[in-house]
Amino acid sequence: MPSLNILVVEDEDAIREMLLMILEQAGFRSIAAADAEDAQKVMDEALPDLILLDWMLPGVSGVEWARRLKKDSMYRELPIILLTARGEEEDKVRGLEIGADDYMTKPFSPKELVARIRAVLRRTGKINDLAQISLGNLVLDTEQHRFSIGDKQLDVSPTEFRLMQFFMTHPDKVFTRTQLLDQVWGRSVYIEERTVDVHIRRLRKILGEHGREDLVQTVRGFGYRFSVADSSAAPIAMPS
Amino acid sequence: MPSLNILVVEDEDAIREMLLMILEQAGFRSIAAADAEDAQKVMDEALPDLILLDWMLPGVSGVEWARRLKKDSMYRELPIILLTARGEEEDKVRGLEIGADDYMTKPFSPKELVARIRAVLRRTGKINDLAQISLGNLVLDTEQHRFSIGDKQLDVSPTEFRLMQFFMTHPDKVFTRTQLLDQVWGRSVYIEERTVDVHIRRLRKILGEHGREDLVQTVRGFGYRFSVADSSAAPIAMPS
DNA sequence: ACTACATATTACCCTTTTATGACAAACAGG
DNA sequence: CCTGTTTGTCATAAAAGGGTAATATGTAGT
Repeated sequence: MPSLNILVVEDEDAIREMLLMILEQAGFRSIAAADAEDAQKVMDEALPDLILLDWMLPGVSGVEWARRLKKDSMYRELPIILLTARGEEEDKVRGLEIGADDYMTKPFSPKELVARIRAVLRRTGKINDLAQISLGNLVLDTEQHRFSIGDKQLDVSPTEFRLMQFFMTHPDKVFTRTQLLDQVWGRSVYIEERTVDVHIRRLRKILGEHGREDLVQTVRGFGYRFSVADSSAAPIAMPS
Repeated sequence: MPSLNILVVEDEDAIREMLLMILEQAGFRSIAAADAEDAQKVMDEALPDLILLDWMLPGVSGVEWARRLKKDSMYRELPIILLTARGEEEDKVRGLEIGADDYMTKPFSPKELVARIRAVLRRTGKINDLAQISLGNLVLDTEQHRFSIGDKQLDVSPTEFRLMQFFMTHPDKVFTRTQLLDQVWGRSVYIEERTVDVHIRRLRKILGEHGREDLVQTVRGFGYRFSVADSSAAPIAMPS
């Protein structure tokens, strides 16, 4: 896997250095910028795969810059993780439609940061741990963005594709609606829990047209489970 | 297991400090707030996994705040343990539909507090001590949310599942109906003791369909016991 | 056997949870 | 700008679950 490039935009030197170190440790390449202007310059040279952006920046604030990027078709797709200090109205980060893909509250653990970065990259398709995931006769090709059952191609929307991708990489496990929203839609978006139901239904409908309505199961009171296993079969006992 | 975060809302400094100490000792992370307003602010920054809430607070009372939280879909799921002083109309705490998950009467032992917290966290699924519990040929998988005997999957309702989970983690021990209500339903809900009988019956019926009606045993005058061991065998004498 | 009490079982009804269909705003490409 | 998709939300329908009370059955002590 080619190393991914992360742009760090943070004015405080100490924190920026630390971030760079963490990223390097985790196997990412990284570039740094101290403010939005700087960052813009860097971006013109080489497009990063993800931006770690401080919420408060001298001059143009991080949020403002992020908003601009999201309006620019060139950069629309660039995932952004906002860094906020504790107490900096974090709710606004969630609430306002900034367009960030995730956010982190300082201070945070390196481990958590890296995990979130990976999650975002995965969600946005920059990381394909596996170009192709197959499960039973299901094949999901993340590179071609194609999903098929047996030899039949299914026509799924982007969201459905991501949902499917998440399910196929996490089979046989129950997820609450909130978990699914966090994992598939990303944190930092406010979406009704019930909306998950609707998407599940859409997915089921498509799967149902190919006789696999059974794949997505409702677990009443909890959420949903994806499983290719025969639902009448028992879970495999794990060696303790 | 990632450390869980507990929010302590208590106006008396001494008690608050003590609580924080106890929690730290027990391996939890914790944040403190002196009143509801404070607490709300803290919550906006970082969602705790559980709230320890004093019943009497200056300004907005603890109960009032709890009620509000339970109406907010964002916080609905947050488990709350109420702290009440002895004599503070404890029955009302139970009676009113506050939505708390448990309550404790001051003064209490640190040990009990921690136990309660663990119990609530377990009940609300924040703690997963064991993804899978097996006992004999019974397998209960909390991750998949599946329960099976041998290789047959059983279809159990949420409450039945929780009851089963409790039984399987506490086998060979008699519990009164009240104990079962406290542990499986949670304290602070008041439900007729006899209701337990009904649920026991429902469980037995399901188990019976798979030839294991013997698993749940009635102990006349006390309550119920769950045991995979042959009930005709003598108990093993324990060295004192 | 009779009484008093404990447990089992059933049926009912209300509440909560999930499924579904329709709609409108946002979006993507011409 | 249109035009067909995508996607989030809401209203409503459908289903499942769970608590209670009434009734039946069982047990122990006398």
